[in-house]
Amino acid sequence: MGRKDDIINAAVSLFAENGYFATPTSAVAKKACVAEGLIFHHFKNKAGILIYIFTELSEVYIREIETLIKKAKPGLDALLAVVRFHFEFAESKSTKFKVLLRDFPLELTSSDSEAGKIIAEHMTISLNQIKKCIERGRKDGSIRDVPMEETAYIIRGMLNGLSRFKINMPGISINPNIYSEVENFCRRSLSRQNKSSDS
Amino acid sequence: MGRKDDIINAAVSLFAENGYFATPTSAVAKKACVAEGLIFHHFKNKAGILIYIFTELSEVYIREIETLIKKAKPGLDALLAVVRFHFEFAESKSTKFKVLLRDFPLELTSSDSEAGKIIAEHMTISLNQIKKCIERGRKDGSIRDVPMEETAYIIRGMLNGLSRFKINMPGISINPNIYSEVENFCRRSLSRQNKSSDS
Amino acid sequence: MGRKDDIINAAVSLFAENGYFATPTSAVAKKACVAEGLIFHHFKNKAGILIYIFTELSEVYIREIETLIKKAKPGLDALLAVVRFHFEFAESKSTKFKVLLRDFPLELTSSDSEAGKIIAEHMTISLNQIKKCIERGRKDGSIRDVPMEETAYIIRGMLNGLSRFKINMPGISINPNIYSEVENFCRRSLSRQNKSSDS
Amino acid sequence: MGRKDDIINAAVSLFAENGYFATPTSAVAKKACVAEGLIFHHFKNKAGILIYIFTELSEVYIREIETLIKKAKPGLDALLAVVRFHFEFAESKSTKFKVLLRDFPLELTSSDSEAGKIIAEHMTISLNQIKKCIERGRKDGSIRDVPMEETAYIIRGMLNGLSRFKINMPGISINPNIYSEVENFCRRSLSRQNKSSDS
DNA sequence: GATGAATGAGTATTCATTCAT
DNA sequence: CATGAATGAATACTCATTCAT
Repeated sequence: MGRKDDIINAAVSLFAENGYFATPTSAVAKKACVAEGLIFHHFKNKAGILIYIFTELSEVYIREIETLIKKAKPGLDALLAVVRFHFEFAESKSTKFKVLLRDFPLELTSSDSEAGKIIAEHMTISLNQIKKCIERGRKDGSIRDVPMEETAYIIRGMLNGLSRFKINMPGISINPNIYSEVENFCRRSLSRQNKSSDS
Repeated sequence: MGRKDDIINAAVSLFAENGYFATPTSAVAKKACVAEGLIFHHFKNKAGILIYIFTELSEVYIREIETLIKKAKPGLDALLAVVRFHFEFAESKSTKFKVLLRDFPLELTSSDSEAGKIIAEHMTISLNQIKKCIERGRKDGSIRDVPMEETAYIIRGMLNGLSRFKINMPGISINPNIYSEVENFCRRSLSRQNKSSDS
Repeated sequence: MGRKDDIINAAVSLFAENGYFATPTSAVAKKACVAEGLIFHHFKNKAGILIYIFTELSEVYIREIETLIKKAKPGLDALLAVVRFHFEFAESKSTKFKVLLRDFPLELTSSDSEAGKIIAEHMTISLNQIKKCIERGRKDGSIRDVPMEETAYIIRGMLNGLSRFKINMPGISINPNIYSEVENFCRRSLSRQNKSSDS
Repeated sequence: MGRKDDIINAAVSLFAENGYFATPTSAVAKKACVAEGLIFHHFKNKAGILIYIFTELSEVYIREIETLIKKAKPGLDALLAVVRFHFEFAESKSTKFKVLLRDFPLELTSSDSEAGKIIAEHMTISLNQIKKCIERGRKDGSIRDVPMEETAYIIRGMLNGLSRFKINMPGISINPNIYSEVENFCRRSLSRQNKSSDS
């Protein structure tokens, strides 16, 4: 509803298709059937569009993971649920996800910019959610004695890296059920009882 | 040495600092103290510079890993050596590495372009190296029974993801010895004898 | 008071600070806490704001000079009173004055436009007031035999030039009592009895 | 000659005709028969064109006045020669002069900008030249006892104000020999021997 | 090899102004 | 009177690339 959403939708599909840098605002306007000026009436910047998409998507991502964590009992289960959710989410919102992982401009990432702060903040929240799982897992005995900070960092990096890998390397085909394999990979590494119980 | 190298060096430092897109060829020329035209005399394209940097660096990366794999006896040791090497390499060649992981333009990645093919090819080689380690490990009993394709993909994605994470999220500080922790993470997941033998 | 005056006040301060061209109507609206559309409800044009400010200010300027001239007896005294008044007025209404002298747009000055006519008209009135002083002075013997037209033109130009000079050259400091010196300068040039009576 | 001069010439005539703000760089390029980009290759800024014109013209102005002052013997004669020269110069280089006096943007004048410094510097030099005349005149007895600083300021302001007046008020006709009248105006005010000796 | 003037298409952004509500 | 979403034309400036020298 509303022209603003038209702009977002147009931007999402164009950015996903051609990349943020390669998409002129004029193309966004044309696709959204609005005057180019309206984009800047609503977003102030071309980057503003990207930030808006990021924020909107990331808030859902974080919120749903929050619910997820609360539901799952043992820490390991929670963590693996997060892993599973990540890839399901990436699949279901694949277009928007593609936009964000594709060529998210570093100008925005540089932490001194307004946008950089937002991104860093969201990333920190996400890291904390993973840490919380690990911590809980170590307490309830489902996760073995691993360093919390580092492990969270590793898992977060792995999730991003894999999603990016898939999006950016369309040439390299891979079994789509790889993502369940990621769960196995993590479970083996983190599970306390080492009964080599997998696949 | 020679002007061509001046151009490469200038490009590496500028691309690392500001990103490929945000660096005009004029800036490269100025920093290299050459006329702008000379860049196109040597490289045909702006993208040509990036490809040159990528190829040069990637060839070393692959070659050194090749030697590494040959030396290490059990498959697991080889694989972990690859992991260790990746981060050491990223550290020692950090500027060039930053260029490649920073905002490697998707136009180049899209597999139909000349550059895209080169990149995909290198990535495939790298994947094969990892697969080879896993395969060997499964034969010599050092690695447990994991699916080769998927696991290689996971490890490759994890390495890229973590390096990217570090480079692009300077706001989020992390223990620098995280990389040895990555080894632990992988060893626990892949090692056959589950003696939970780690730090 | 009322929204219209809010707009005028906002415009005066912004135009004085940043110039007419460099001040978007959106900025005026924001500063005045009104919707941008309201400006055009009241003024038809962006230029309309400037014209309004000019007219309002110029009418006071002319009216007060009129009273002044009537009071002062000899023509020379009247003329010098005008000079003195000009700088006092410029000082007391300095913000508005700055607006008008700052970068009064030539599009408005070009005499075929509506605004140009108004401005030219006011300028003519002002010139006539000065002429009247000179004429009276020559009759009553206080002003020597100078060509009326040209002298009026010179004085009018001098007053504008000096005010503009001060406003636009903040880097060049000048004794603030320079304006009394302008009176001396004119008195010496115009006074019949050449007793070199000054300072 | 060469394309750079073509650009300058085109800019001078267009700026004089329509004003700096109302002249798009595209119009300058078209009139100069060059690609628009070339303007920025040579001048970095639109403002750069104006600065170039200013500097070039102002340097001639100052240099010629310098020679003038050296030639003229008594200080008063030197000063009046400066006044006469100013208007002759304004007439002969009328187009360029018009550009500078027309709507020289205050952004450039604000003394913190690069351009502002140049302008202030030139203005200071010009003021000093006038001061020098006054000082000499007071020593050689041709100029009466007037405050040097203030008088120089007044004359400089008067010259600018009158030239601006003429350029910007085409509606108000004035005897073209007004400028010799300016000389008289100044002579009467400054000359020591008060014989009211003038036309 | 090397220069740098010249190109020209491309693009984000601004801004006065309109108009439905 | 008042709003503010919407317009769309206008424009300064960028930048990869070419080419005569």
